[in-house]
Amino acid sequence: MKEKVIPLSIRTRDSERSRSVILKSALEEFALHGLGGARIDRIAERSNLNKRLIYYYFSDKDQLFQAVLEAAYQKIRESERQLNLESLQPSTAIRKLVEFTWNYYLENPEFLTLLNSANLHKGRHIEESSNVLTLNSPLIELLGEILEKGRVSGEFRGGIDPLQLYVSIAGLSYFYLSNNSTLSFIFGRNLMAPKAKSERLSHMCEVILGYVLRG
Amino acid sequence: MKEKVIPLSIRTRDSERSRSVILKSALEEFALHGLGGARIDRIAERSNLNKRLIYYYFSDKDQLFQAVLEAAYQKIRESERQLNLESLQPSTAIRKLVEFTWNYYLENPEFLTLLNSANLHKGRHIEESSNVLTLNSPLIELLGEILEKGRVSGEFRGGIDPLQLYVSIAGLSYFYLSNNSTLSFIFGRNLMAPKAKSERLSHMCEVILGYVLRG
Amino acid sequence: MKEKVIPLSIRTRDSERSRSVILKSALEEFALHGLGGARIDRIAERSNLNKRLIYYYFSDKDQLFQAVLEAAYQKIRESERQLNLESLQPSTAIRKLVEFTWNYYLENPEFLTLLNSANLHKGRHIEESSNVLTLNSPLIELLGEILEKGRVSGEFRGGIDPLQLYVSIAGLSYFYLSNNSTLSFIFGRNLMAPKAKSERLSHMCEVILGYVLRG
Amino acid sequence: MKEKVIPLSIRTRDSERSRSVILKSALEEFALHGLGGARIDRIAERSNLNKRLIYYYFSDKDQLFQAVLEAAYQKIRESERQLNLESLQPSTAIRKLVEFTWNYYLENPEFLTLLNSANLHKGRHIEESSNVLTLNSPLIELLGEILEKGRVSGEFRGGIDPLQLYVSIAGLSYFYLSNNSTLSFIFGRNLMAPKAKSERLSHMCEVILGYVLRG
DNA sequence: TATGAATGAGAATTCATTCAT
DNA sequence: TATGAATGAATTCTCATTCAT
Repeated sequence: MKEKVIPLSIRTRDSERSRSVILKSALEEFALHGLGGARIDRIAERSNLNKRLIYYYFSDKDQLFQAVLEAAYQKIRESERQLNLESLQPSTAIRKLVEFTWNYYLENPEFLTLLNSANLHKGRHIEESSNVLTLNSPLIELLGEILEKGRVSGEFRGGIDPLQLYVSIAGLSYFYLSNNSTLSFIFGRNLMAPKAKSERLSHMCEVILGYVLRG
Repeated sequence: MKEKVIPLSIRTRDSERSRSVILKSALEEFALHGLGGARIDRIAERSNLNKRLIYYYFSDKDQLFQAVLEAAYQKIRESERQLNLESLQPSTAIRKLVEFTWNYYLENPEFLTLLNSANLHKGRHIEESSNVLTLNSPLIELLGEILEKGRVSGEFRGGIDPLQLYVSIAGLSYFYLSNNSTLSFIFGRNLMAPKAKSERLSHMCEVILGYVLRG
Repeated sequence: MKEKVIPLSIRTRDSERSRSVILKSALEEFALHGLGGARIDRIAERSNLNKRLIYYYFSDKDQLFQAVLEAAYQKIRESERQLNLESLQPSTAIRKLVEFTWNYYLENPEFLTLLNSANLHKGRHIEESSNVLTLNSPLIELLGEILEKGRVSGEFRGGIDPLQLYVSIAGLSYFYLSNNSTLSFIFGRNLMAPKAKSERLSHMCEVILGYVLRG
Repeated sequence: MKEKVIPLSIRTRDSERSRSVILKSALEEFALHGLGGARIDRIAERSNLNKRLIYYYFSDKDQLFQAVLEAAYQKIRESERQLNLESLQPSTAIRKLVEFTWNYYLENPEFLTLLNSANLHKGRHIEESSNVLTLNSPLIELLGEILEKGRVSGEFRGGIDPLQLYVSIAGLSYFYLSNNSTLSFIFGRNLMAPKAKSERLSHMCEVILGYVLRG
């Protein structure tokens, strides 16, 4: 009797594929419903894979969420890396960072929801993550260098904490986008209309550059 | 013979008390676990009241959440009203608004979680709220007047959209506080340490005032 | 201090009114949903009276159902009494009884549902009824006399059990009307269309009269 | 080394078995208590299966009821098919149909309760059934042929609507059996006593045959 | 690696009924 | 007589998770 031998390379690839399909489906589900509202059943449906397989690969819901979170961080870090801010003029670099942040959140809204969920759970999932490296943003260091370069050239004011600046840049986009539903309703303006979005970006650039640039 | 006279006010208050006790317990529960993670059972326990009563007063979980949300908005609007920004000098008023926002979020962290939950559900609960009045922030209008006053006096630059400014002020505090768990972990700094907090407040004031003040 | 004195006659009348309003609302509810599906809450709403009052007057759901059932029987017995079959010619009397049964069921569909509910519960509610008198149909006796009169006159065949005939007359209408929903669907005909109804009535008269009349 | 080979047929049968055990238990429960009074918990107990499994296979109570209803129709249709009325003499065929109906209702009293429940809910469950084929009785057509054959041979009268006749045959048995509890009580006769039952059957045959046979 | 079947614990919601006045 | 508030026990349904193969 012939045995059907499946070469390791293929089997592995299939298994990796399943894993990543699950991860992708889970990302969608968590983004849509939060950790508490996400359903393993729906993740299975989304992925067209058996529910049991999710447990096979990720042990339980929390660990699945953790994996999703890690992947999301990995992705944004990768994107940040490709910015090549170090090669730009200080003010151009800052502006580019503001724009990048805005666009990244805009194009990856799941990231915002994921962050929210993670923080609702007091960061438990991140703390338990082994992949600390991918989490730790190298951007702070880089930002410090840019600020220093700008200060030396006389373009920027001094005494700016890169972490504070980073948090501010993120916060300006984050709040607007993450809470866009309620804000749009309360203010009676569609904050996601193209014009509204471009106004927001201009405003943020003005605020951040107005701050870093020497009066 | 002594008659046991129970004034109507007390009987009435009982029902109002139950309602408000439930509302308070629900606020805690929703803040702690989000809408999806909140448990009606726990809300009943928290309030020392019968689970059935929650349904008696609020029909279902979503409507309870909505009521909690409305109450939270009512509360922050009330606090805003008491700021009396209109009586202050423009730059003082702006600074005070930044400080107020920061402190309010700091002292009422439930508000942040609630906002997150509401937006996770695409603002559905707010949209269904009948109490739109308490939701609509009168602050935008007031902020517009302050900006205009500052512009006229030559203190402030012109062309600032009060809504954008408001969102930025909120965003600077919001992101820092709402995501403090993961940020603290990633950056390896306790962002809630007293010193960190006061640094953040200074930074935010610099950013906002640096922006509004005429170079 | 003046005491507001309400004369007994008025108060009593109110109480009777409440009782009968509840009974009517309960009839509707039981007819619509059966005993198991009926809701005390809905009966209270229907009657615009307090739920507590239902218990005040009727002790519990089962006894309320029993009261409703008794009232329904009382009503049909009263209608039967007004038929005055005894004064008619035998064959006319039989035809009139068939027509009456059909029309009564048609106009009082609750009666059918009530009967169903009562029998689903093995007649428990009737057996516990004290009002047996109003339940016991005097019609059987009367029917016996009519059949005898017809037999003597040579119009009717002999040996007809009035109970069997009564049950048959009722059954011919009952099955058609009580199960009209499913029958209409299965047979693809609207059994409640005017033409269908009049055809049914003709058919039933033919069947019953064809049976009682001497070939 | 012995290999434990479990044929697919058994594994498959397990699931089918569970499904059919649930269906059977549900039939009993619905027959005993109606749709509103039936309890999923009791169905689970009856079937010695997990309550969760009921939802796994049937989604919810209504769909379970629908499945039970379909099965009941399937069963009676199957029994009807085995009657082979077409091979009999017209009058014999009619008598056999009356007897069959009576006996089927007698031996499958759940069918009556089920019909009642279905109609209490306005036939909603049947209408949503996809299995229309099993619902539609082929008997009407057959009955039409029998009536025609009888008419041609001069045995039967003409102008009989097979649907009306079918409904009448069913109604004569149905009313007696479905409402036997209250009828027995009201008339003070045990309608389920052997003698009473045989008298009923004779009566029904007389009524129906008296009607179809040419005077 | 993959999957359909099965389950216990729990969660939202409902219901008849009683309390207190 | 009338009523709003309160409740315990169910009841339907859900969810993460495991079994068996």
